[in-house]
Amino acid sequence: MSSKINSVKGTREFYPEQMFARNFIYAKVRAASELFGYQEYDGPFIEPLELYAAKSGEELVKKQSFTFEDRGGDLVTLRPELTPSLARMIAAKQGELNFPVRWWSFGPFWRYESPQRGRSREFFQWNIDLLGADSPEADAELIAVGATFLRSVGLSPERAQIFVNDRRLMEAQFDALGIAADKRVDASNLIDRRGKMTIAAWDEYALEIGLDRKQLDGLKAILGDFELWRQSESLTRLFAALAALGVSAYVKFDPNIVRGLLYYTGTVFEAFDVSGSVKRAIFGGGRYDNLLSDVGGQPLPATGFAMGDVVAGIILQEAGLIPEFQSSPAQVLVTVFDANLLPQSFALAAELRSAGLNAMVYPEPTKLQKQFKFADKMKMKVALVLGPDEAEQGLAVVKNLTTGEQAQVKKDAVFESVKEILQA
RNA sequence: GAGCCUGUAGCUCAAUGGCAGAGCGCCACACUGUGGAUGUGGAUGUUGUGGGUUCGAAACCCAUCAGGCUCCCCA
Repeated sequence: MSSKINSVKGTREFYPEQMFARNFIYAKVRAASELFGYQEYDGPFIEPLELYAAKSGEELVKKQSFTFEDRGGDLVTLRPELTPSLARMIAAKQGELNFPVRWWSFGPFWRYESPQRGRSREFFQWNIDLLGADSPEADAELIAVGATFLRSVGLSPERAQIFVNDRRLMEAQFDALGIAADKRVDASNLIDRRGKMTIAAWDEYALEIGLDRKQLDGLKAILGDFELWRQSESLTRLFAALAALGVSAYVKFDPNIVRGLLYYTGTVFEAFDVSGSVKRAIFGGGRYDNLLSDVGGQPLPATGFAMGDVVAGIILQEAGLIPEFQSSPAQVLVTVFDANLLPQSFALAAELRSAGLNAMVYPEPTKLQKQFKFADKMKMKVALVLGPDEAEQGLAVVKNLTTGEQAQVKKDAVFESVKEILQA
């Protein structure tokens, strides 16, 4: 008896049905990206730890990444995100790239977190970025790509919304309230947690981090002011561009969106499922104009977002938006009558394949009943039977499994006959 | 990293200290050249794992693993 070895905690196994769902998301991601002219790229799956330590809190990197020592004694980590790799790749070819650069990627990432609904330790993420443009219209384009994805998978604006804010606008508001520079990070955290705390607890927390009563009241007024964007020229242009791009229905200004990341410098946005059971962001991103120079490149404005496949997958599943899984790539089963006729069935299958048809042949002689049952469970459309009678006359039985009709046809007409059924 | 909940047949779940069950699925037969529907029969099993308490544990206790919810975090 061998002992059972579990998969690593937080990893996922993609059985064909889950693989189909993953590839469905991948295909939609590709379509939305390419519709706007973005090119696919990828970086290494393992990176030196320093790549992340440079711009993230070291504590965080050590705690939430899969880091290990390689045989040469260097600390390497399974990539927890793509942006630092992107920044390095861009910086390395900054002189020869044709800006603005529009790149997208869909690949695996790892974070050492406690797994729960919508969050695993191994996940796939769509990253899409536009580098070399600092206009609000560039931000609008990224938001439009996100909205296009939502629309393409069938998530309506009633179901999914993208909430937008601008850090510069919030900074201006903090200035007006006289919130000191060293309290800005705490204030951002405060805003981020607003939905998670009771009103009283939130007030208390606000006073705790050093806001006075007047600043708290002022902050509340700002967070309740959904017309605040009109004070921002950049957001005004952004919303005008979104209207021109035809995605206004998906986008709303929300002063409560700040995002945890330190590196955002302007526009920030997050998409949520507003009617389902998952409260996590579908995707999120924003403008990060300082990142390139932070990693040693020439200053370069950039904007982008990322979407994990776990939350998106749950939402699509819940909304019934993942197409029906086709259990077999082949819609045709060539049955095997008996051991003597097996070579003829194999040969028939081979002929159909060389004609370009996906065809499966039963791998051993067994009762036809069993073979038909197999074809039925695999949801196949056509079964072929080559028995002694047919073999003698150079025929094959073509059976339409949907209607139950069947006919004997000449072997060289099988392909056409099958095709007819599949196209019906 | 912290707290709470859950783990029983392939799946969904019963059984609350006293013979481990149901539905669905599976297999066989009715049907020796044909799937779905129906009927009849059959097998579902280390009750996550390891220990303990008890005459007796799926149930109670401890540990551990996995999943979920919440906090933390979300580069």
